[in-house]
Amino acid sequence: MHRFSKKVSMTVVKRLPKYYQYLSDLQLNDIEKISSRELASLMGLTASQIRQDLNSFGGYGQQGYGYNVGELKEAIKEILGLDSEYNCIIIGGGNMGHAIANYERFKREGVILKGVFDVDPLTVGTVVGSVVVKHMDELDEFVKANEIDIAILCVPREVGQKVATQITELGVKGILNFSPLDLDVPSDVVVENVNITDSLFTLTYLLGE
Amino acid sequence: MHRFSKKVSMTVVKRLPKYYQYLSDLQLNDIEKISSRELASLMGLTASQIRQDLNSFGGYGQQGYGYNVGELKEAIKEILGLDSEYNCIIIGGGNMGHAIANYERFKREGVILKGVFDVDPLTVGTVVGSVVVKHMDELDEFVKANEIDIAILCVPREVGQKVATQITELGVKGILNFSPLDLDVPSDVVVENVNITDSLFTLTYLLGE
DNA sequence: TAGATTGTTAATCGATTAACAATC
DNA sequence: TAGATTGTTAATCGATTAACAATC
Repeated sequence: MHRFSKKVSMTVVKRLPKYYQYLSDLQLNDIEKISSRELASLMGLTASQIRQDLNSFGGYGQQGYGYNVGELKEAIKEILGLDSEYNCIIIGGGNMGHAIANYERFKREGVILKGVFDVDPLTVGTVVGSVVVKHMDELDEFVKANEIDIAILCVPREVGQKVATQITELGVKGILNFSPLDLDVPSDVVVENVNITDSLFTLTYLLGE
Repeated sequence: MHRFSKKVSMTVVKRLPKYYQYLSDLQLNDIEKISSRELASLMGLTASQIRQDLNSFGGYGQQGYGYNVGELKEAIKEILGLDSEYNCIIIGGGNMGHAIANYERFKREGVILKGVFDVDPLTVGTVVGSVVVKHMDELDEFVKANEIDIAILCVPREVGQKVATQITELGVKGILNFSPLDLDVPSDVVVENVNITDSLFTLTYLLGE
């Protein structure tokens, strides 16, 4: 749980994963320190923006020196909540669910795949990622028994809302939504949308500019 | 090619696919007209925002009446460039590439899958979506012969930049990028990123708020 | 110490909201 | 016509940029 002096805007929050990525890469390349100017040029931001962003969370830099890459990376990791572990399930064991289940990065950052669910009898029983796909009939019992924090929704648009309602009623508080629709959920549930159709249409727009 | 009086900001552009989605749904439900107030409540925006957004492109509404759903939908479809067809290829025939290849919506909106490419001998020759997967060795010749507008990148992070460079040199002007890295491309090439890792980390952040 | 770079305040820019005359 | 709702201008809010004193 965070407790920051200033209220952090969604604009800043959306940049945090990028900071984490760039700092992790710098660390892998044995870069020990970086200035806001250098990081800005790398990330395509301005130095001011970076100093403003980081100062919403506290003073991680040192005047005349810059930022220590390792320390700043760890700080942002914690801000992102990646010092905790999360139990997650994937709903929909088709190609999209399958793709996500194989993302090694998720597990490495503490997002643990506990189960995959599908309605298709041909998919149920197959292995996806590290788990055997279960039937949706077993979902309620499984979520109650396993303290699931995050559900990754990879189901068709037609059933997206129904499934979202089902899992929020079971107490799941976070949804990563790949189904191309906006979900209606209680206010204590957070949804992050990955809308591939929207992204494609933004691209076709930009192609015509 | 657009020619609008006002310069349209990226903020507005990112909302256009949402307008298109909601208006398409309304049309399917035989709703003929809608006011900015009603649409705002549906989409979670304000009526002012909607009127400002739509007026960057021209006056589609009618005082005292509202907007004609079908007409507005068609107008936005055209603004998004979805009145044209686009030839596209998918690079990377793994689960992610496979998932995208099966998106019916893409074809329905005029984005035609012409080929899928992979380096894995076990994947080459299999059928993905509507096409047989080709080896990456055939990419150069294929792109030159088929006027490819859009490449959908579903390759591992490690080879993302290399492939992006290769396809932009072949003249591809649009990239839908699922590889979790920021691509460096010439300024006449447009890239739309779908960064699933970033979305997951935004979610874990929000879970801790 | 001198040089560098942060943290932070002030200025600018852009996006959202409010208000209302125009008009269907 | 009277009521409704747009298109558009003005006011407000928030985010980015600029500037510089603090300080390592």
